[in-house]
Amino acid sequence: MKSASAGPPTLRHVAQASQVSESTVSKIVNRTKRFSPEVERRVQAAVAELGYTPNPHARSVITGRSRTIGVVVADVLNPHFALLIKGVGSVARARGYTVLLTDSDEDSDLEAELLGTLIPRVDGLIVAPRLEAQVVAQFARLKPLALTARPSDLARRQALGEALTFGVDGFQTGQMIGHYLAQGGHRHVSYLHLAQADDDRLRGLEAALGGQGIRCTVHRSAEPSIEGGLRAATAMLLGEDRPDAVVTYNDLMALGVLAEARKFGFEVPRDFSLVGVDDIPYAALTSPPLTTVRTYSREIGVQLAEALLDRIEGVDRLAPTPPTPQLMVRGSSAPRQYEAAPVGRG
Amino acid sequence: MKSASAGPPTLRHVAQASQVSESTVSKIVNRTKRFSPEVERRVQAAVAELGYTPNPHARSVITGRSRTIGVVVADVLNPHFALLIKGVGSVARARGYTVLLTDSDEDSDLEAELLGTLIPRVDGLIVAPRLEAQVVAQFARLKPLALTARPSDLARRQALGEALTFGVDGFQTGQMIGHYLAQGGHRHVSYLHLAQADDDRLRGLEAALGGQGIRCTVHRSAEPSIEGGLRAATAMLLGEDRPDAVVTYNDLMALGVLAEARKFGFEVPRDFSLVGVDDIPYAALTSPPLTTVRTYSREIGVQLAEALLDRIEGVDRLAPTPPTPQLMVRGSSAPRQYEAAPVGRG
DNA sequence: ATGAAAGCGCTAACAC
DNA sequence: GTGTTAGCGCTTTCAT
Repeated sequence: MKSASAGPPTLRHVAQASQVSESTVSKIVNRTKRFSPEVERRVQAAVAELGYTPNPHARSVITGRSRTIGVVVADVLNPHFALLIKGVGSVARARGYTVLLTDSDEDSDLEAELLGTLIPRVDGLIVAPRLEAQVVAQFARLKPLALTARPSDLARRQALGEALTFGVDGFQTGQMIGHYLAQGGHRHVSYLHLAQADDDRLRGLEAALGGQGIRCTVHRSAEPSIEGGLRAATAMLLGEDRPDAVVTYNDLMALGVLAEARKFGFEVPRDFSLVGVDDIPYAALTSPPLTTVRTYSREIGVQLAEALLDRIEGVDRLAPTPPTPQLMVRGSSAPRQYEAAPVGRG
Repeated sequence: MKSASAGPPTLRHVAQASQVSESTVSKIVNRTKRFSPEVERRVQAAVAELGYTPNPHARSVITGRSRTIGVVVADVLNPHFALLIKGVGSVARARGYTVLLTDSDEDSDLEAELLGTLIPRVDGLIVAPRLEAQVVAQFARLKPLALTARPSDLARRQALGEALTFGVDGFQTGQMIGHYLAQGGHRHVSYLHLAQADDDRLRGLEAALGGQGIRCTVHRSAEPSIEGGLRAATAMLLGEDRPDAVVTYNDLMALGVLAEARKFGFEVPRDFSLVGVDDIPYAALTSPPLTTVRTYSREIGVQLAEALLDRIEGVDRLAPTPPTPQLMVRGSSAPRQYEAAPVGRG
């Protein structure tokens, strides 16, 4: 029975109860040194009796480490990020870390604010950045950072400095979709591009389409969400020159486009093929089910966390190879049957 | 320019740079006392110059508070929880708190473990518990807890002790669905029940159906997810005595049932009506769109956070009234046309 | 208006 | 093996 006292029990209480010094208790609790069975028993008993839990803040003040990592995603509601979070969480837990998770609501100012409050509390951060590379690089000098996405062009400019960047190759993703659509005989592709966050996919797509003389129209949206897709659909589908394929930055946007297209009376894939990115769980459940590129969201989270924790702990392991994106062909896309469809091959 | 030094700048560095004592800096940084304009200016300048940020851990050791709240949800991938998190996050940010978020993966043992690691780090917790009430009550004695769902029976037993419990009324939710189906002439309802977490909805449903002599079969699942729905669908739909309505614990399960039903060749709502709970964003996008009960997930998060922070800060505000659940009738449900459908008017 | 001193709960040298 | 000592970075009386 713990006698009346303010707050929770401290090391001192345990030390008094078990008749040893505070440092002995500390060493036993932390398994940092061994003692005689008798003493260990007494201390363990006192710990159990009092319900002692170490104060992690006090610990952090001394060690300078918090065994906590921060995660900043743009939108927890996006299953891509939710899965990434789950991946991070499982690794963190297995390695004895706690996760401080925040949602920037797709707002870069808020993202910066969140990074600022998180940094003094964590040992490292996993970020799905919407912020400009230079700003992110600034933060990367304060604490180890692991970033999703592989911004090849930015990395080339070394703008990201120390940060680990890691994710499925965006260029390759775009390219896969481009090749697939080209081989399906499509002639006019519209891409729904996420403003300021997504150049690689677009470049990959254009690279694959360009060689085949296929037209690629780019539409922009700032919202990589269902609503973003809904809102962009009008402009993409109701113009005079309707595309025979629509590709979106992610699956959520594709779902929005699909819903809105149905409202306008379009039928997919009869009127146009629709391709998303991520393969979120809902993608397989729509009708028609969505053709998409699987980006292995959970796995990316796992690899980011492993890499970050290795870095934090000074482990010098080889960086893992990111998964290869995989095209999941489903019912929302179909080959075009024009008079003489030129079938491209690579 | 900060000269070479280990770690980030501390109060001491600021004090030295501005030629005042540490306590003066502390008071200025915390706005806890005013000083001469001259001193304030010098200190602010030094803070900016050195890029000083207070060490939140050191602060917490002294004050015993961390301006951090913990959130434990069963599954971030469930949009219901993702929205709740967003609600919590917006309030927390507005009131100057950071959120420590964790995902228990629908596992009560893990939930207990997470609560244990979170409690010493936070000022209070928001939990969507799968854990038994007694265990939760145990944790509630250590730190303020705010719980989703309103477990009327448990509250009656006072098992939850100090915890604030808060959410859309489950009994009422079940009742609304029951009345709606009864009025639609349904005669045999199957309910997909979430084992151990959901008695109120079932009781409300049964209460509404019982009076009308409508049969209610209960199926159990431990997974309130798309997969849970997929897996349960077989048992619910392929028995000899097929229901004319299926109600699920939540929308994710309903999506699973819908997908699996389609695979078996059933057509909804022709073969049976389907009703979910939550009104997640995807519910309106399926075909047919899902009839469901809106539970105002985000709003619940907001109210939970407000209530918890009020409690933490000793503010004695009146507890807000939880939103009333609202039935969203969509295409997945339709009246039955039997010879002489008895139309209940409960 | 400013500062000196004590100490929050804990760890880490270094003694013995 | 065990204890002593000295802090970590900060807040908080209490003097001046």
